[in-house]
Amino acid sequence: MSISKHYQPQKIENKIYKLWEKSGFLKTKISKNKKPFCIIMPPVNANGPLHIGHAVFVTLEDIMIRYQRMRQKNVLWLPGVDHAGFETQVVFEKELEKQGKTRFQIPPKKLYQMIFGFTQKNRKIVREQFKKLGASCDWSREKFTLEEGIIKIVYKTFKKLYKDGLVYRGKRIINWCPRHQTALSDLEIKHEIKKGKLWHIKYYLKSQKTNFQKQEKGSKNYIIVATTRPETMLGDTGIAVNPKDKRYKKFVGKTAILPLINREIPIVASNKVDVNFGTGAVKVTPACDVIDFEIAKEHHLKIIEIVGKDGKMKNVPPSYQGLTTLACREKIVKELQEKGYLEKAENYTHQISVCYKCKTPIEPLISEQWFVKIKPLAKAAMEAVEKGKIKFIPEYYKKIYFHWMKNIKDWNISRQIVWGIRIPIWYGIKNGKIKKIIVSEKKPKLPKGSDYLKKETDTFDTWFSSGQWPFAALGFPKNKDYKYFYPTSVMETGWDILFFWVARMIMLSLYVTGEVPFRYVFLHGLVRDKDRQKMSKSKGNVIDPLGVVNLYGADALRAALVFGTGAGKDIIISEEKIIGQKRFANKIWNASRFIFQQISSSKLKTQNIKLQFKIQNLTEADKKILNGLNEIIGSVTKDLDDFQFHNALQKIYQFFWHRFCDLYIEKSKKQLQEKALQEETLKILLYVLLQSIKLLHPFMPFLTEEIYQKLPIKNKQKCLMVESWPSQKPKI
RNA sequence: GGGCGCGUAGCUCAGUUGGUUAGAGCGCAUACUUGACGUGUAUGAGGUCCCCCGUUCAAAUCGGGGCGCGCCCACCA
Repeated sequence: MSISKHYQPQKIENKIYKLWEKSGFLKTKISKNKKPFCIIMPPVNANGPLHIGHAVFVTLEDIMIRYQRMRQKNVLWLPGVDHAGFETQVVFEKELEKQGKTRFQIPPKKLYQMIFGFTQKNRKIVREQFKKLGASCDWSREKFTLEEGIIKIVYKTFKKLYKDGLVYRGKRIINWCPRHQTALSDLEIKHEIKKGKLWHIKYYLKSQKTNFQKQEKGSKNYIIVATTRPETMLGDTGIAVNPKDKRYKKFVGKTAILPLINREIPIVASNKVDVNFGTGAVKVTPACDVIDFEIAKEHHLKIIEIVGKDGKMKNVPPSYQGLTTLACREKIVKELQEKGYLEKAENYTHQISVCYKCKTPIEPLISEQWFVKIKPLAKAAMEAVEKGKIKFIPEYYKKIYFHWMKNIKDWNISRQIVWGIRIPIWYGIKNGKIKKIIVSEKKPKLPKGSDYLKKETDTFDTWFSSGQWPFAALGFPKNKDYKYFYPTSVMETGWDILFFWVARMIMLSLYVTGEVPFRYVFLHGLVRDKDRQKMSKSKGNVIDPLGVVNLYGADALRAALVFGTGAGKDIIISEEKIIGQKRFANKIWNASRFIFQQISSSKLKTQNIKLQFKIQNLTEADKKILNGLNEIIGSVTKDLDDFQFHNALQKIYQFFWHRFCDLYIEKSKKQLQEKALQEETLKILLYVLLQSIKLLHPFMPFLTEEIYQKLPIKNKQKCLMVESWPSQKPKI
């Protein structure tokens, strides 16, 4: 048995993965005698190559899966691929841009097919990359969010929501990205601090000048409003002040004249107005602002849509028509100034909403969209967590979850993009107006009283379908997998999608199945470099997981990602840290090599060593290492049960390197010289090695499997992967 | 404006119900080492556990206050 002096993962890892595939152990067979343990893999966005974040979740989930598999549970780790609607379309649009095209030039059907091809190509690549990381998932069960079966389930859910009155079509102010030309949910917008101006504009009163001045001596015949977006004044249909504001009491009920275009607008009172901000008087532009929209509803003000979906002015006098909002702003400010309407312009720093993808300022627009009435779903989702049916790791995320759930608002689930699941709606149209709404996947019969049917072209927010992933992927409601594995055991994902995904899964799964989707939510942090910087292509500090695997091996990468990183904390990774773990792998390799060499040069030379030894024959050193081993078997097992992966790995590292190698192996060199002790010592070396690689297997599966395959012991399983987890024995 | 988290060795972090001389990895210093491994071994330096007050026989750990840092949510025009 000659093995190389240094551990060379490149020579081993691919071979070992093939061994696992061939063994058939990756395929889950339901067995009623075992307890189920199931993780649904967060479906990967099929829109680009693997990044370090994927390596994190593959590592953590594979640790849990391998551990539970060795605990002899019936494990299922179900991989999936997400069409990732908007995200993927954005990536694809960038590709198109490179070719000098935009998506608006391509017919929707064609575009859909092009993106479909794009994702399927990526999907294959991702699968091979996950294998390189050692993911021991069941590839035969891999699911895609645009599969027929999945779409069917999503449609069923939508239908149920519609029937229960929990989904509705509404005309509302929504977040509109003028660049991507789609609505976005509240979660898909970010806030940016921007330096701007607060313009103070005089709105003169219409009221009979003379009379008014007689009544209120010395008072002005205009009201000053403050705004950061003067161009929206073209859509003003009112002015609002706080009813408690003494300064303006006399103005309420009067009429003002909109500067430049001389529209008459009423002055109304609303407690939505903050007395202390600006001048305390607000211009009301219902079509461009959420509060204004609400004030308009309260007071039945007119709504004039002045910004189009392309971000340009519409329904305005010809001189402004078609200008971008910014160009229009300049023009308006100039004219106000020239005509003396502009009181002043203050420098003002404020937050604006931007598209989370392209950072284009969001245009709040009035639009017809589909919303989920979310409060009832949120209520049930909070109760489930309150009752402990779902536990968060780390626990404090529970508080964040509750805080968000309590303040949740209706969820806009319609997107004006082609890449996604079409909302299964048909409209019966009469005289150009919607007469009837029919929920149906296929074209229904023309309803009575309608002239023709119109198909809804909007697609679902991608999170609407991925929010149903746990039960959809398992084949709700009839599939055996669903019946056996649902509710699943653990949902492991990044905290950054707690609201986007985890919360929605809990709400939708409870609503559809009546059960929680998973028992535990394990949240990992963001990967950062050694200077705590976020990894990004533009910063040039990205660590390419596959490059690392090629250089140092998947085991080293996996161990480095776990070492010193608690749940929920950001993961700091550097090449040095990975090299450190590569050294550990080498240490394990060489310890094994030493033991194998000792065996082949001893009289014990066989492939079938029985690992039994008599306690009375043991030396103090033997007992010490065996007791030490026992101790860490206990504590590592507990750590793994408690999701303390970093602690578990650190303990094994410490034990193997410093107690086993530095102390016991050194001692064994002397013991091996003594004939009476030789056989027992060899057995103990082998035994501790075997138990150690079992403990290490979830973390470093390739290396440990390779050593296991070489172990000259009796009663071996086909793979270490399915060996039984060590149990703690009484102290000797 | 509301909420969450963090502050322990030069760096990155453990420290699970309060309990000896506070730990790990990397880094650093010195020495050793041609038989598993220099990707190694041994020894060592390095800490007011952010500060103050309190609870306690006992506080890095629990409570209150302060300072500093990071993050999330939110319709101040």
